[in-house]
Amino acid sequence: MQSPAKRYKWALACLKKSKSRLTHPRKIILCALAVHKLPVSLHVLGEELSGECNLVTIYRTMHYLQEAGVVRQVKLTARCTSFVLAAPGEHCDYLVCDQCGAISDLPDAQPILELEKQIAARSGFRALHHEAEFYGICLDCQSAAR
Amino acid sequence: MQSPAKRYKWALACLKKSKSRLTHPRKIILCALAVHKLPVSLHVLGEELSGECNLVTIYRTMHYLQEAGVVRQVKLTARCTSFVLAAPGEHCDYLVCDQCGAISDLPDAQPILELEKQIAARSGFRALHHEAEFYGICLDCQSAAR
DNA sequence: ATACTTGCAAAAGCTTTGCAACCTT
DNA sequence: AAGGTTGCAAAGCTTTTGCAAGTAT
Repeated sequence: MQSPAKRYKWALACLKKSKSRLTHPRKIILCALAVHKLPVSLHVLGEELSGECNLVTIYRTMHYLQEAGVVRQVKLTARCTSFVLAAPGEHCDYLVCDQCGAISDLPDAQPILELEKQIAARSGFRALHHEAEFYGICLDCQSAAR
Repeated sequence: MQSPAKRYKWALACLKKSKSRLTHPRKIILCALAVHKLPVSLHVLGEELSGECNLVTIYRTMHYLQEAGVVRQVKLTARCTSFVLAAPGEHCDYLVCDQCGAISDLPDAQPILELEKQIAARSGFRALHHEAEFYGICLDCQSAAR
């Protein structure tokens, strides 16, 4: 599940399963999400799709897609919510620069998945999922500071 | 670092070091935070301290305390920001019920700390810190659903 | 034809800012 | 006395809601 095309296809199939209508706004939103492998904020998404689709529609659609399990919400900063496609086998943990806000994904966060299993077993919680962000000052910002 | 009294003492000492004035609002805010071991939302804090201190002051003070390293921001839900005292040796990872919102802390999230070290080494990021939340349906909500 | 979706306008929340008055040092 | 702090009012953002018009099935 790597190329934007495959991701888009997966999202569309997901949407069809949930008996929802395939409207233009939904298609272009899924398309935009398929292109971005890292979380996109609603603000940025709104700008990218401006003219094509109303911001209100984006908000409503994101809620809907989240319920349907097509996207995952990511809370990178306090001021804005971001979303990523919840395509199977993709990373869910991120490394964020405190200074410039650059996001990168974490290649190997396997330990967190194992921890998740342990927590599920111990706590009795069902439908366990998680969100983990690591923050710091990236190399670029470090050299810029000198 | 367990009892509210010790936590409060630590926070006060921390504040003195940062050359800031010890005003009434600051003291009662630190006191409230010392009592809550788990993250408190600004909304709840505002209600608890209503009459004692203005909401605007709480917002400003929290920013200030965060800069000073006295508190840590926690993004449990998209709509509201919460804060906890950043007292040394305390947990930073939480287990949250998707349904009722109950928060509990995670007794053993050691693997995440180790992962953090690895990430620091590999990425070259400085001042690494993290935030991890695990979500699911708690036992109470599971039985309530039946 | 039906009922789900959208867009617009407006409302509702949460957070920040300006400024005069106040209080700690 | 000096300058950091606070409270009030108001502004700024982000997110949600109501409702009529539009559209996929």
